[in-house]
Parts: sequence; structure tokens; C-alpha cells
Amino acid sequence: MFALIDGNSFYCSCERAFDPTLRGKPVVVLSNNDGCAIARTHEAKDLGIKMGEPYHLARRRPGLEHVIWKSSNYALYGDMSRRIYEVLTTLVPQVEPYSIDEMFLDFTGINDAPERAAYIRAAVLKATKIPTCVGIGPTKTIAKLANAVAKKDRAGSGVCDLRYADQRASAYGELEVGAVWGIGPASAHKLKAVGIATIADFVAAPDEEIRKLLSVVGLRTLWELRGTSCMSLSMAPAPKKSLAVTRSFGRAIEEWPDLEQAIGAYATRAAEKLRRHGLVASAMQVFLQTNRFSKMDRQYVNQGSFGIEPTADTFALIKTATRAARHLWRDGYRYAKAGIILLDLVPSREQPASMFPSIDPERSATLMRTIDIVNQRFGRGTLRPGVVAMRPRWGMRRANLSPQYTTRIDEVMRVRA
DNA sequence: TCTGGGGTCCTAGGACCC
DNA sequence: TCTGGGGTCCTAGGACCC
Repeated sequence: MFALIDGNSFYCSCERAFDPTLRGKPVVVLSNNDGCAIARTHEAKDLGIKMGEPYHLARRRPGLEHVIWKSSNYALYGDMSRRIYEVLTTLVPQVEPYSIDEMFLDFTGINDAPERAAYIRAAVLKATKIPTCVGIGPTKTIAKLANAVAKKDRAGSGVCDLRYADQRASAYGELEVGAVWGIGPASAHKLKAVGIATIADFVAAPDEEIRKLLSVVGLRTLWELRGTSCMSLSMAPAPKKSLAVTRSFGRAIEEWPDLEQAIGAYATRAAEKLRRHGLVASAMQVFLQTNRFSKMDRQYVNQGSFGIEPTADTFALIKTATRAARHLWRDGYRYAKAGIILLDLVPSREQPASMFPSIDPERSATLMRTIDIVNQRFGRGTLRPGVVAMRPRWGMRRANLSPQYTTRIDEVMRVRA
């Protein structure tokens, strides 16, 4: 049995915890650069402010004069999240943080689950001043759904219990399948096309049909909704597999030196993150794009990914990232966003034994032999391990953009090692 | 003028090998 | 002109989440 607890309008509630004058008022927390709304109190929601709504448009809308707009403060939110976690660990045997404001709880063997949930809510509120909602169910997916139901019922108790089939049956009939954790807009659309609109329709559908439509991921969700648990609680967080630093520019960039500077800063930040997590990376991805919201600008988006040496220091990361960005750069566009993603992360203590960390040891041994043979034949230094490790793996890709924004890409680029 | 910044997983298909 | 079959690895791309 699982429970999912999450903070109501979490970022806003954190702001309120430290500034009681914000209570009862419409508060919105903004994304980086104060770009758009990422958290809203229910007073702000009632004024029609939408998730992701651009600040520069919303701030001028009539009727929103009294809204309090806050820049985000992630250090504060992270700290509040930790405090909530600590309270929870004293109340249940197992807590799995899922996101900054959500945690799954082990509710196995608890008969008075709703009462216990109410108690936990009160304890968290008392200790952190953060209001929460709790959903209870036999699987994570059901607990997540129950949580959503609890949240929607603003006048309710803040707890929703979907432990039993009859409780679920009535809820499933009223909820759209898109409300399910794991069923996004694309999947909901596909399901609708075959006449599956509600969760009740979904759980009644044959496994094979869902598998064909939504792959094993959808099938797992289906089973979870029927009450068969396919996802367990894990206490240890999964090791990080990638790490990104991406930003929209405050103002469009049109000159290479400006981008060079930005990329340098991103690479520095990425290197910092890498060190803080005690990781090394053996691949890097760099991307560049124009403002996809602009109807006037010509659109261009491109990315490159390639292997890097895991021993690269900050300076080497900057150099490599800059070189990659230079290859992606095209004059005459107004760039709005860029980023660096580090991939193939491994803990730095376990430095890969081979020079070729993204390749398995046997293959890298073969490569080493190849290098030896070539070098014996053609002279030392003809091939160097670094060169082979840096073998460019450039690929072209149109990032998640609507067709109207995609640019025809007809050139395959190469970075010379 | 100004529209977030992160992450994960799955699958198809090509390259390559035997 | 015909043109194996099976396996693995890698990349691109799509979809999802917060």
C-alpha cells in the first residue's frame, strides 16, 4: 500500500512560510529570468493565471493588479523539501522522494490509512507550514491519482482514499484518462481515437490493444490502475545518468562572441555540478536554437553529441563545448536558447578502467590492440587513444519542435579530433 | 523586448559482426 | 539479377514526468 504526499502550490507555500503577509493573497512564482509562471496559489489560479503563462503578458492583464509575482528561490524550496522529508521519516518506515514536492510513503499494513494520512498532513504543516494533500492506493499510480483527486477537492479533507475497488470504480468513471500519471497528451489522444475516454474505459480495455498503442509503459500503467503493483518503493535514489545546463537568453544573441561567452559559462556550471555530484562524463551534447515562439524569425535548431574524455577538466570542457557550438553556429539567426548536456555519467571514484568508458572493456581492449598494431606499422603517434576516444559521433536531430519550426538540415557536421 | 530548466524511459532502425 | 539470419550496440526521436 502506498501514499503520495505533495505540497500544495509548493513554491508559493514555501514563500508564504517565510512571509506570512502573503497568506490569502494571489501569489505566483516565476521561472528563471522571470520568464513564466511555474507555481500559483489557488487565489492566483482563480484569477485565470495559467501554468507556464508568460509573465510579460500576464502582468499587464486587467484584473491581475494585486497579484504578487515572486522570482524563484530554489535553494529555499530544496531546503523546505528536505525538512518535509525529515518529518516524514519519523512517521513512516519508508519514504521515497519523487520530486521536490512529492514523496511516496510506505503504507503497508496500516489499517487506518486515511486517519494516519491526516495525522501526517498535520505534522508536516506544524513543522514546516506547508499545506499538503495525500492520496492512498494499492499502487503508486493509484496513489498518485488519489492525490490529484484530493487536491481538486479544495474544501475536502486533503486526503483521498482509493484503496478499494468500489472507491476506484466511481472515481474512474468520472476522470479522463489523461489525468493518469504516465498518460500524457499524445497517449490520451491516441486512446480517444479508439474510443477510450475515461479511466474506466481504459481499465476495461484489453492488454494487447494497450500494448500496441502505448508500448509496455502504457501496459504497466494499465495494470497499476487495476491494482497490480508494478512499481516498488525505492529508498536509494537512482544514480544520475545525465546532467544539463540550459538557459534561454535574456535577449536574442546574434553574434558569435556572445554565444561563446554563454557556452563557456554553461560549461563551467556543468563542470561544477559534475564535481559536486562526484561524477565524470564521457559524452557531451550541445544544442542551439532560435526563439520558437517568434513568428517573424527564421527558425534554426541543431545539436551535436560526441564522446569526451572522462578526465577532461573544466578548461577542456569549455574548449570542447565551445568548439561544438562553433560548428553548430550559423550566421544570420537570432538565437534564443542554448545548453550543454553531459551524458554517460559514472562516479569519479570508479574511473573507467579503459580509455573508452562508453564502450565495454572488451571492445576497448580490442581498440587498444588496434592502435598498437597501427602504430607499429605506421609509426608511433599515428593513432592516439585520445583521438579514438574523441571519435566524433555527430548526429543531426530536430529537437522537439512543431513541424512549422523545423529547419531543413542537409549537412552532417564533423568535428576533427 | 520579454515564453523554464531540468530529468527518465522506450522503440525503431542502421551499423556491424559472425 | 539474385541477395541469409541472428545478435548486439548505438543513435535519433518520441513520449512522459516535475
